[in-house]
Amino acid sequence: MMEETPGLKETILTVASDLFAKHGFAATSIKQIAKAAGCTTAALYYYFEDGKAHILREVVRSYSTDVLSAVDEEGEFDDLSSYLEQLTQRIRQHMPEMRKRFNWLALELPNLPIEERDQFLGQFLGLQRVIRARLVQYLEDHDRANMLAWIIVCAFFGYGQLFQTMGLKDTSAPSLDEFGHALMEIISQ
Amino acid sequence: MMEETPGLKETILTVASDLFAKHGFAATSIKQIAKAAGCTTAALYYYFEDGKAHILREVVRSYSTDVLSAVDEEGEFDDLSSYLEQLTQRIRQHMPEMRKRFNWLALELPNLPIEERDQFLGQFLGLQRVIRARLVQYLEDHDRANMLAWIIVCAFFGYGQLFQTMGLKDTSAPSLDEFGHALMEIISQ
DNA sequence: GTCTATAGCGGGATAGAC
DNA sequence: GTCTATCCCGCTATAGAC
Repeated sequence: MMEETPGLKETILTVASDLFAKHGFAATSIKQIAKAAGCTTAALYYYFEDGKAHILREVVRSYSTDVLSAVDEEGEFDDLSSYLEQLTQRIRQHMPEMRKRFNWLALELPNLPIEERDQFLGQFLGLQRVIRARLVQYLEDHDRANMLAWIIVCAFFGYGQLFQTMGLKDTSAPSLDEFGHALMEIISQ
Repeated sequence: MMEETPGLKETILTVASDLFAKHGFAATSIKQIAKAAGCTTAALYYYFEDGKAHILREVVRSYSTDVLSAVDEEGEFDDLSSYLEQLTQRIRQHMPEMRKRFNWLALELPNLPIEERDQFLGQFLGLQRVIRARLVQYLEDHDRANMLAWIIVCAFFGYGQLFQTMGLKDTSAPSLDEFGHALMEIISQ
């Protein structure tokens, strides 16, 4: 009695999340969601009494945990460089999922209830804090560790938006690995 | 016969740009645009035969030039640091306008005709090239200059998205000035 | 050039059958 | 629990008056 086939409610949330990621919230209709979930719109209202806005809230709620915890790595590292190397790999690994979640939501954020809004934004804070806590171990300068952690978060986020979400292409563009490696190099100096 | 009061067509493009920036393209109706422009929807179709999609295209076209040229600074600099300092100031100065243009468009990019799409994305390439060209003067290592220029573009873009577009707040969060200063410091090492 | 009026469609939402 | 059937609304778009 652990992992049964997902019920209709879970299916609805999954396909809604996919559609929001692809077309944005406003451009996604509940009819589309129902069709993709293999049911009618009436069934949606059985599980989500408040309709489309209700689905939005629950999708955001489903974004609460896993991605963040995935970049937090247990264990000790020999030095700053080897931690940063691990970090780059972890971020690359989870980039597709992070991107899928964060892009379309940026536009919807103002329309979100405060609770969901804060919970979502809190994930970025959490990510920065995890990185910062590690950096402090090696730098022993709290302010500097804090700033470097923000630079890492912003740079990777910007990279994902530009090159992956927006599909920017150029012969001079670095791969995510190259980008991460270069960033970590100038930081560990 | 130079700067007359803007005609209805220009007014429409201006208010449409504002509304897209505020609510996104899909969530903005042509009725809203008409109301904000002080005319009826029928008047829109006089200037934009293809309707809403047509307005989108022309708004994107209107984004072609000025922001980019603004961060390109004439003149020579004594060293890398003083150029980077200037650059930070310029970017800070034009951040609001850049943000207003780039945020909502990220979601609409897939729906854009190829020509407008490429023109828009080309602005990021142009920005990176301007910065790269300056860096080369001081670093004399083309690959390194290229990578650093991408890091600068991505970091600032990510900062703008997180702290300004999405409204992330935190006591540990740096101001744009502090962020830019720290970034330039680790780069000029 | 800009309006009024309206057609036609797709959206969100609900009542009631099963 | 899920469906059929339907309501009402706002949206895009157009025809025709001025």
